[in-house]
Amino acid sequence: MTSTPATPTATTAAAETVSAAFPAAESADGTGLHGPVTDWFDEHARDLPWRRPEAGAWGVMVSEFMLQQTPVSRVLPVYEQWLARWPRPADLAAEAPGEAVRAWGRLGYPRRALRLHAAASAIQERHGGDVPREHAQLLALPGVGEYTAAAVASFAYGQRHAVLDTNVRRVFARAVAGRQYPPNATTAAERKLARALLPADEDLAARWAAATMELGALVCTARGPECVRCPIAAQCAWRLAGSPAHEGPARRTQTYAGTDRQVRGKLLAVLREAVTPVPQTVLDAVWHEPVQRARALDGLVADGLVEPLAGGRYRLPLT
DNA sequence: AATCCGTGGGG
DNA sequence: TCCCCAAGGAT
Repeated sequence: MTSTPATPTATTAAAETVSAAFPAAESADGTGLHGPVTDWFDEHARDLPWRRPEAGAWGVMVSEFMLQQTPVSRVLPVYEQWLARWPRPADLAAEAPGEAVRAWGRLGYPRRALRLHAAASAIQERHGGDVPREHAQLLALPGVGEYTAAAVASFAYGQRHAVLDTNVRRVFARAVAGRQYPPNATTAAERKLARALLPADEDLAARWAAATMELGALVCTARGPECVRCPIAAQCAWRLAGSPAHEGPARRTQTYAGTDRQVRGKLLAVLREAVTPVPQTVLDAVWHEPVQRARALDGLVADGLVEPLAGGRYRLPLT
């Protein structure tokens, strides 16, 4: 399973793809990117709790769920509380799902809390309480998609996987494709490129994955990239092309005010704070428009985030 | 493939 | 102020 630098097929495929996208690449790793990026990472990586050895695979998995669309700064305190309360998957699986939703706090997208609880239960039932090591088994868990499966396998278990998140996609778009931003949806070409750029050595591949993510998060940011601090600025295709502005249609701006999501958020905020079941009349006060309010509440119930009780009362789910 | 799903901080 | 967007996943 482990590739070596001498493996002909992998190396050849990588070289072809890379040379097609980046003709000037001639150094040992095919691109000249590995050394500068991993060296930069060694010096500048943040000391995040889920990167410490004691975090374990469960800590890595919890962090990955929380970091799906939520910034590090907001995840940090909730992560610490979560791991202190539920240090193993079995601990979370033994709780009511509503407690996971409550502990999720204001991280947003609370369905992630429900899925993390469901993942903990699945880990308990299918894997004896240990976070599985295999990508396919990780991918089968609730709330674990292509990215999270690769991230856990790579960061927790040191395996060789292409970890393609929004940061890595942006770094590759700029450094290799010469564009300011990656495509809206992840393309086959991006996956192919990510695989081609992945170092053959397993340990180096895992460090490369973390390093490219960190570079995108700290230096090669979406808005104001700090190219003066970038270890690969001299090789960056986008920069060499004169940093051309993004072509094509503007990214779809996600509206929030007045949407069902906002109403769901207001309803759930009330239920999170409540110790006892909440009467319908209290929920009615959070939004003026009755049709949308009812639709939002129905949606929360359908998602399993809210449990309806007799007498028009509601609470976070016990089962 | 396009939409839906929260929340808050920074420019 | 308003707008962008932040370690995605499911349908």
